[in-house]
Amino acid sequence: MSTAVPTDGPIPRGGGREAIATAAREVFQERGYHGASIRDIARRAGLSLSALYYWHPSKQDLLAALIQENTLDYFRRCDEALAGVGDDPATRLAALVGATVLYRVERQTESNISNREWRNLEPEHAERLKELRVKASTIWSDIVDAGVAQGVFHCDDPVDARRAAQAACNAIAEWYRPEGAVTTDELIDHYVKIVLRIVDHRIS
Amino acid sequence: MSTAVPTDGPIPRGGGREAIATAAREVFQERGYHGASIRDIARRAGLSLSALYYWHPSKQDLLAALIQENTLDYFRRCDEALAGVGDDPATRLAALVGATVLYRVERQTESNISNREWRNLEPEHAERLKELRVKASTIWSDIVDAGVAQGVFHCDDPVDARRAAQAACNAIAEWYRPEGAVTTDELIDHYVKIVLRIVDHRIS
Amino acid sequence: MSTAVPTDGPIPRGGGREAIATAAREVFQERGYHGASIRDIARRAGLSLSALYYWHPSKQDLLAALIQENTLDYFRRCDEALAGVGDDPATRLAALVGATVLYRVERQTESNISNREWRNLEPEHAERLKELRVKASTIWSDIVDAGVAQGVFHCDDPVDARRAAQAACNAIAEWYRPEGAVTTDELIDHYVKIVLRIVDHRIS
Amino acid sequence: MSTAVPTDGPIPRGGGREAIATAAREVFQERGYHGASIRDIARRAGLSLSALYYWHPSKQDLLAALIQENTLDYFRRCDEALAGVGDDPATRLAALVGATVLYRVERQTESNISNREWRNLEPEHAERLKELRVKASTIWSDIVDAGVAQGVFHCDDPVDARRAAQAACNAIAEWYRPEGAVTTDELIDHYVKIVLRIVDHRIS
DNA sequence: CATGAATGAGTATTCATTCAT
DNA sequence: AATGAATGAATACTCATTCAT
Repeated sequence: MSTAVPTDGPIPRGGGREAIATAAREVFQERGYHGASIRDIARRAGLSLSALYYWHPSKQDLLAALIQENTLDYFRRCDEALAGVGDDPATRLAALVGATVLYRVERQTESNISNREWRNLEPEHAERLKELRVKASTIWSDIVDAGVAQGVFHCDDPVDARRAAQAACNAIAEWYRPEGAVTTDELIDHYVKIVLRIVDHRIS
Repeated sequence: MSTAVPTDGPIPRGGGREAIATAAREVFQERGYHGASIRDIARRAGLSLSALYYWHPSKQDLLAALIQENTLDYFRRCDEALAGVGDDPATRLAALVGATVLYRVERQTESNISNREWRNLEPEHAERLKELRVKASTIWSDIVDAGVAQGVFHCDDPVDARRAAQAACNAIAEWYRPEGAVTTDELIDHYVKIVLRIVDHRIS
Repeated sequence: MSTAVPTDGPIPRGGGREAIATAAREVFQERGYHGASIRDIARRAGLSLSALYYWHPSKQDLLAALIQENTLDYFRRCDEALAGVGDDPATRLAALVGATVLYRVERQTESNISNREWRNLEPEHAERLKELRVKASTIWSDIVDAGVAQGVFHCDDPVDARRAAQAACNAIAEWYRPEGAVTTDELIDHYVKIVLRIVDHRIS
Repeated sequence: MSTAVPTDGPIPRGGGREAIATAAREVFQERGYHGASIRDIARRAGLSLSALYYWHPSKQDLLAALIQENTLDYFRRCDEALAGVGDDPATRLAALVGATVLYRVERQTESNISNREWRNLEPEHAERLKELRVKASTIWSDIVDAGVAQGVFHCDDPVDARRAAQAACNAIAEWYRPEGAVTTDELIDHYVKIVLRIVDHRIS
């Protein structure tokens, strides 16, 4: 049933581990963690159920691996975007919004899983990945706080402003459809403006 | 196992129907639609499984009923808030934000179910309740569009602004904890300001 | 698939609970606890898998229930046998051997389960049923110790004697075949003599 | 994951074959044949699953090999014990009991596997090893029968006596704990006396 | 000798749902 | 208005085993 060459077998998307990850991402997004069946995932990956268990000890573990991977990938993109933009909080915030919107659009599935399925992590995994959640907030609040401290962001409620900004950007992954009219650049432009207004960015 | 009088069961929360609704809301919020078992719901309502089926023909129907009920309740609150505030878009938007924030805080469970579980409605129910989703957007966009038309909201992207505003307000139900420091009034105040900045409200 | 009358449905051996117990006893004896599949048990009981779970929360629980039931039944028989035989240790020991041999022969399946499957009880059940194990020894050692104290049993190792006697009687359930030549009465007679020799019963 | 040299694995117990045998014995004793997983055995042997299959074609085969090995080892000990003790049935029986008790104590795991897992041999292996079972009885019955024939064993039921004696000795492997108070010599002494009483050994 | 990757049949258990009463 | 007993299909997961290398 399987051909001899491992790199080119009946598995559609590459080696077992990656095929599973891809399939799992799709199924988790479509039906949610509890609605997704491990059989569906295996079937979509073109693998047997047991092959899936060869790579991941449990459905829960698979979810955790996915969330971790996604989040680290998002951080990488943020770090890159923030790397060469200097110290100005507004510029930095704009870069962060740009990276985030881009991630929500280009990695829509991954975004939705990360945004929605955190709550389905069982305590041990939740504990282990807690720092990632914290960092996902800190990336934003560090910049917002700096802007407030430097007197360029005038919002009197930096915490809620940060929450609002993140929520607005995260929501993109829920409604965005690639066939829509707006280009990604326009979208980024819109959201940069919106977020800068949320933090009440004024130069004077 | 339980006596005949429904108010006399393990967790007496009123007659069967209401006890089920309350229990279902709790369980759906805690574990999500697919993670919730109809047995858990019946148990928490202090009723037998069969009693639950007397009131609701299926789990899916129960979810639909809950979502419908929640949404209509939210609309009622919005209508009341908007009833006597006149025509000024900024005032109306402030009233809408106030009603929404209040609902997210006072009806946190209901908010989360409505926000999260729409996607788990099967086509027939989704179709039937579609107009509610539309109206939930229209309430906001009507006001935003009016403000833009009247030249008091200066955002050049009213659709994204509306989405951002709604997303920010909806997210409150996810993070809000009653034992926190902020009062509800402060919260409303913050979010009214944030949303008015999102739509770029300026009088001049 | 099922007829309307519950007392006379497709279930072969009476109500669900009893049908399951009977089937479980058979399957556990034939293949052992781990070798027995809950599907086999349900099939043999003429019930669906789910019906089995209606009556017993788990396979482990089913085993525990069986062992408990068997052991209590055995105790009942011992108590009856010892009720009217007076105080003489030899007479009492003979009565106990008689009851035990009879139980091993008439309740062969139950005997084998009790003898073999104790070790497969998980800690919580093992703990709960521990006192039964203790009593199963005490029934014997009380009599043996009395005989030794009264100077009618001359063995200098009452503990090992008791163990040997019990082991000999328990083993009957392993090899006994009803179609064999010996009658039950002869068997009892043999084992009474053997056990009395094990404890070294001498009147002088 | 393990290096090429088998003596260098996680639990080095000699070459592959012996490591497997040792691990299998432990796991079979702890959980029984059906409760034992071939993966547990491989893991405990510090070998890969495939390595295990290199040495034994199947789990069933592994069990059969173990039982055969154990039984032949027991026979070897019996033969040695009986080699130089002359023709007196009582002396010979005492030697046999001595060898058996010693084996049950020194080879407790092996004893328990042999005693408990015979029933899990599939027909082909059971058939092949049948003669071993027969010999295990014959060793005893030859001596008992000789004693009866020579008028030194007075039991009128030599078959049941033999069964009782064997059962008593076999049971030692179930309850014996090395940290207990009795020495092996005392234990042998006790059981020799018990068995001689079982066969009703009297010189006069 | 030994491995990593894979499989298909099987495991115990839970699911939403039904139905006679 | 409610129940106890049952079902069939699905659940996540494990099993002994295989095979190309």
